[in-house]
Amino acid sequence: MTTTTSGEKRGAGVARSLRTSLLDGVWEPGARLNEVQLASQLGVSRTPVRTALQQLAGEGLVEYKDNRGFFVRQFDVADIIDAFEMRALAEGLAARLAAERGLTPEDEMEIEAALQQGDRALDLDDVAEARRAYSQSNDRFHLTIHRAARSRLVADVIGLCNNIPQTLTQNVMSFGLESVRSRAHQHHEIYAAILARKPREAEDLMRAHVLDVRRAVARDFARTRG
Amino acid sequence: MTTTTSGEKRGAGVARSLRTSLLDGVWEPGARLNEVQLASQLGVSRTPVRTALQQLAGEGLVEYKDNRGFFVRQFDVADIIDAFEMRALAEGLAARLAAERGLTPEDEMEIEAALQQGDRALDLDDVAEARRAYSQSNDRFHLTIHRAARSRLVADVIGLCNNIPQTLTQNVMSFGLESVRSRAHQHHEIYAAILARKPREAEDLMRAHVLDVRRAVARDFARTRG
DNA sequence: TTGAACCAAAGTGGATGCAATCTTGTCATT
DNA sequence: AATGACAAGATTGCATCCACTTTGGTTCAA
Repeated sequence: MTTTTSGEKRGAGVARSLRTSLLDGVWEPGARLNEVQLASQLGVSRTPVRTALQQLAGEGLVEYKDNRGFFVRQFDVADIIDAFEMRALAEGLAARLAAERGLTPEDEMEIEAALQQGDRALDLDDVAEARRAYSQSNDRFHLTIHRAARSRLVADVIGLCNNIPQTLTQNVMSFGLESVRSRAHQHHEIYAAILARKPREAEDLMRAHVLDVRRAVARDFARTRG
Repeated sequence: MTTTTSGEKRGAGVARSLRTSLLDGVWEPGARLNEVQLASQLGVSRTPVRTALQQLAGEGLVEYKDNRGFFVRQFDVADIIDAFEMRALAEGLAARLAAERGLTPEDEMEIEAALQQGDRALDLDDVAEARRAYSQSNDRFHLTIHRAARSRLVADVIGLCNNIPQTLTQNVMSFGLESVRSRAHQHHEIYAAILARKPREAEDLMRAHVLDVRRAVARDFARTRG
């Protein structure tokens, strides 16, 4: 495990490390996660490893079986579709709540910065850099709206929906700049609806936006894996 | 802890026991949960208690603070409202998926049995017994639809939405038999839409149904607590 | 060859000991 | 009286130990 900041508990670092590996698809789906082996690899005892695995089981990334330990969760295509459907509803609700409860000045600044960053990213020549920058701006945009919704539950639900190995949903950017531009434009429209305190409109736009992403992922999935 | 069935791990029993206590409001919101004390009360060591608390933290019933342990989660009115909004969307999605993917013969029988039980319950004279029976039939109805949706994520999300102390949302039945009858009728309509494989209609009906429940709870809340 | 029974190795579940951190009450200082 | 320093007790975080279960391989009989 990489050295972490001072006051942090080991369990937290272990959880982060394992979560990253799981999302990156380091282990085969269904693989058994040996506590002793992980503990020695991470340089800690079994206790913090067990703590982390229990937490990750709650996040749906691993599964627990009685007396047999933890296994890497397997996702099929239906899981991914369902996650996008659920995420569309939850992010839509977040946008609606943000519009109802209003943005703080900090939230407004953060969203506007994210939108600017996204627009600039789309003008970059370096494709890899563009993808990285746009992805980051996308995260900033959505995370700020989640915070503005001021609902722990809604944020948790969206987190659950995002706990899907990224190897399965990446490459969205690779799929035609035009559709990415279209979705970037949707970000602006969503922000405008929230600013204007139009909850219904914000919800509808956000929901459609996430479903657009789903379509792009589905097409990419079909293209790369048949 | 009450004696549990044979092969079960202690952690599972501890988690169930603590969950029940938390949902029943045994401890004050914000109260600190002492591991040693809980362990001695339940007759186990700290280890299964910690396992259970970590699981309950994932379910949102307790909160963890570094080096200070677990605390009873505090819910405010906004949390409850949000939970119903989210649940309306998630249960709606479940109904839609059930309509899309179709019911097994077992699911059909279970739902029909639940509907019959609910109708019979509404004709009982003993109010307490009626409430118990109707509540059970209600659970059977919804749980079967969750199963029929065949989506682990959707079921998990609905579970998250239901992790709210029941002391805050009970007494729905107490609130006028007529509205309960109305919601019982909605169950029949939802089932019909699912049977007829009309996803959109099933989703809309279920969503409206849950929001009706929310309204009843809100009114009850206002009545009993001002 | 198949399969049932068995055994040893490996792995998990839970209990316990200890170090680090937090909490609480006391006491001195202002 | 209010505030801050501090020490003792309480509590958590982690490591380790033991018991029980699972796993994987071997033997032996049908």
